[in-house]
Amino acid sequence: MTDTPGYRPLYRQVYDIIVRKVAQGVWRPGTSLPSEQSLAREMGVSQGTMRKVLDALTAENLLERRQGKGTFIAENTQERALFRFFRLARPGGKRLTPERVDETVKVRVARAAERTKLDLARGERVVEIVRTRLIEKRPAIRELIILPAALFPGIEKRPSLPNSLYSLYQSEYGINIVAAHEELSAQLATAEDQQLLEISEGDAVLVIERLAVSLQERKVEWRASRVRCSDLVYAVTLN
Amino acid sequence: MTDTPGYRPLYRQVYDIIVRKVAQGVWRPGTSLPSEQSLAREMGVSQGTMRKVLDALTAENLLERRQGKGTFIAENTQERALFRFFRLARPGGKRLTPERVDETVKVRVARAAERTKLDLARGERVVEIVRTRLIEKRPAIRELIILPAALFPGIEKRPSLPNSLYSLYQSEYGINIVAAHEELSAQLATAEDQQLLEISEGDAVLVIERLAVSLQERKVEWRASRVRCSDLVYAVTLN
DNA sequence: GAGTGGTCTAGACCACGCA
DNA sequence: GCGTGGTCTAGACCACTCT
Repeated sequence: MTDTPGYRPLYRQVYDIIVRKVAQGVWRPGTSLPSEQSLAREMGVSQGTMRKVLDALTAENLLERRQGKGTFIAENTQERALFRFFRLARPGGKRLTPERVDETVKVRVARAAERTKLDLARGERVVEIVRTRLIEKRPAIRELIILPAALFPGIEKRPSLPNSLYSLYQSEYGINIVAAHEELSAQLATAEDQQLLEISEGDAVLVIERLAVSLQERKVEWRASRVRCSDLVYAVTLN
Repeated sequence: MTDTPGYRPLYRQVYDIIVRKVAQGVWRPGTSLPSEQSLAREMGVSQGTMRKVLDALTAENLLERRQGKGTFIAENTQERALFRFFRLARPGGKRLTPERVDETVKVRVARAAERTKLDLARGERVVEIVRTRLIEKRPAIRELIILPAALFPGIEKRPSLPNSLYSLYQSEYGINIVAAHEELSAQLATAEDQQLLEISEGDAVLVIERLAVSLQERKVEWRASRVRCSDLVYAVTLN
């Protein structure tokens, strides 16, 4: 029951068509779209309306437009994807990038909590990824990542995973992450935190739980990160 | 040296004029603007261009448009301002609202760190506000707030402060907060935290440092909040 | 110079709120 | 029924990129 509008503006319909084409992989990331003019003709709308659509999609990071060149499906390059969702920085603002150090990947049946988070049915399988990440050569983040196995066939057989998983999701599995809901809290470091993040007893860690949502509005990844925050902060700007 | 564009689109010029009028208080929050048509005539641009400007300002939360009624300068009502920048929630998503319980306000000379954060000169004075806030009747947040005294004359003499300070800044001092940069980290609760937030030794607290920026792009408020996070999280959505 | 997106215009008609 | 914002159109010209 999605709030029957009773009236659906043209530009909304065209918008949905384009989103669907990208979601279904008809248009691949990095490739260019036809020009504003030809798209407009093709879909039977005016150039002004088509422009409104393309501008909206650009604002939502799904497209990129470059004057004189064309309109392109946004690509989650390593750097881009990292900076888009990775919020850790030095106090004062300097952005940082993590390096992956080791990981274990396995497939197993989803637990109750995971089924709830990811809208899975009883008995469905998930991929579990556990990894530690370094920032400037020091252990900084312990991550537990849960994915619905059905969406990522064979991912556990890959020899290694890239630092930014979201570019992998996009290029290999056709899944575009467009939003992430994060919940942060503070906890006392556990014994395991102390060992793996090389911190002391009595230190606190920042715990970040993330639910990532795809273009098709499906809950695609659940992630819990435990962060050493001796000289790291989570930086965000609210508008 | 702001990146001389050498070319300044019409809509950008009009945009700046309107921002300036709001910033200078020519148009007051809550009041309505002239219609699109008359504004366009007044400024000598087409209605389409004026619409582009008004839509952009609406997207930035400076204006509100209501079909059939008109265009209004956005007002930081108590609720609005709270939900815009207050990110604490129950795990799982339920938004919460805090209540103020007590506060002390004094004016003093700025310390070095404060001068840096707020771009103040040596010897300038600041307002220091210390308060505790409750969530569902339990102490949840300890806040230290620093303001440049020059921007908030007489604020220390007010009998009490509202729960949402930003609506006060706007209505009484003509200062519109449009963005907040936040940096989060986790710390072990201090003895004072334990007492005032009613938590135990060895608990961790979430520390949120915020720098709030006004429409005139001036750094207007620096705030450090210490949050009991036994059943609270900081919730944010990244796009 | 040809092709792309970016800006700007002028005007028509639709949906909404209110008196 | 009038005035407001919301949608849609058709067309002109400007700025950027590449060849």
